[in-house]
Amino acid sequence: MDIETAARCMEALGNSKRLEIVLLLVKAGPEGLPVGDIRQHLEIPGSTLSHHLLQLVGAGVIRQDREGRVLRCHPDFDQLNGLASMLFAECCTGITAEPSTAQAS
Amino acid sequence: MDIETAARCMEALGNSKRLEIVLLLVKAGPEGLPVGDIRQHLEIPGSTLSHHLLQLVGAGVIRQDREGRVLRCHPDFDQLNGLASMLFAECCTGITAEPSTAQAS
DNA sequence: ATTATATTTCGATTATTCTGGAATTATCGA
DNA sequence: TCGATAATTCCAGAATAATCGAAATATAAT
Repeated sequence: MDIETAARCMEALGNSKRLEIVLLLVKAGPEGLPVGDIRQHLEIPGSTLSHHLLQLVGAGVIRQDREGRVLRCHPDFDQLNGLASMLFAECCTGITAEPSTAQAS
Repeated sequence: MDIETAARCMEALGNSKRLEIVLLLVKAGPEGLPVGDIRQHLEIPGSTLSHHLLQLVGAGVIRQDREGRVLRCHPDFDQLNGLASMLFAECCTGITAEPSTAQAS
């Protein structure tokens, strides 16, 4: 994952409403939840929710499948995993002169 | 870590310049790097860099120690770890339907 | 004390995001 | 077809963020 993409994902997660949405979906598992259920949990206007969902989809953090009238939202676990592991991918690999006791992951 | 804090961290990482800074510091390890070195790597004006660093410090993603004229920046590994693991902390624990007294509209 | 270096703060400008009401589209059931 | 439900798009104002030159601060070296 390149930096631009990762930053876009982080930006998508960088709003407490949107983070709540994603955590809710992660909690729900691969089946995800319909937009309406998310709305009930968060208690925000539909237009605001749509706006946030659009950003999450655009960043690739969640996906959506239509099921009739209902739009079901799932987390994209691969993307989230990629994001999390990117933070430490090149951890402590260099640019330092001193012997470093590294710790991470 | 509460949602507000986590969102603030994500927001801090949600800008490609700032993400670059953090990845650079993670790469450098616990010793971190002076502001001047970061500046050389990123090639952005000092005032812009300061602005970004302030946000990273404010979010708790990095820390700074003054060493004479030089201000050394380190990643906060605990915070980053906490952030990464939060994403999956309650993964797939369920929430298919909340016992809603009101019937789903 | 003077000068150079490292970094920040100030201030102003431009750009982007957040928010939610109203109107709209799409789907379903009778 | 009609009416209800699910969700989006459109719009616009308010709020916030990004950018960077210039001036300021703090420390060090001479």
